[in-house]
Amino acid sequence: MIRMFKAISNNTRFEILKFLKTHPGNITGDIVDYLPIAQPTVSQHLKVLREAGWIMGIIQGPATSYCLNKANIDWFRNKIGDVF
Amino acid sequence: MIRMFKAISNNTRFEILKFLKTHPGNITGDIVDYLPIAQPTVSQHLKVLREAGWIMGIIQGPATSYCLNKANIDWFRNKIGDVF
DNA sequence: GATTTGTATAGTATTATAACGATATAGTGG
DNA sequence: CCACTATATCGTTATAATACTATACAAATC
Repeated sequence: MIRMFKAISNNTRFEILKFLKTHPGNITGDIVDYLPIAQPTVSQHLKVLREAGWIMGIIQGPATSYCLNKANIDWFRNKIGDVF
Repeated sequence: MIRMFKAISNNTRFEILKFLKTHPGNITGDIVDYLPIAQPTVSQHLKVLREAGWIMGIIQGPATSYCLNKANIDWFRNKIGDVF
């Protein structure tokens, strides 16, 4: 719970999440092109989002395709409802 | 939005928020008694929660009584619905 | 008006985050 | 197998967050 909050409380990661919502299945390189930061930094943010359960990465050849982790996000939404 | 996420993504502040939900109107000292950390640290966390819009502090004599900022929390809940 | 009570702020040390360049890894095509 | 493409990881650095002690402030009480 806290981990998901922490992951999303960074502006860049929030942008990535919104981008993936409208561009499901896009690969790391697409996100790098979209954002004004370096590739390793994007990769690091994707790792944080993955480990927090916001997104899932599917390795397709040399690339990795990302999409929202809907199951976890639903769980999160319910948990929020409990607290607030 | 991001500011509210950041404020709540700290475990201590999350605990304070849950405590105030069940103990509305409690003063700083009550929260200090509830938590295992020093009074200035609690005061600092309360400030962050206040400035992020999670809570409101009402000065009553020498004490400050805190409760949830329901208007802002409702706004936040709606915003979350837009994003996810 | 001096003291006590309840909070808030200042200053500081420690730890965590976020960015980068350099480099490693893994798959694809020639 | 060599080179190329796409990502991930390493090592470093600058900034931000979190805790503390000491201290200031503000209201109530004696």
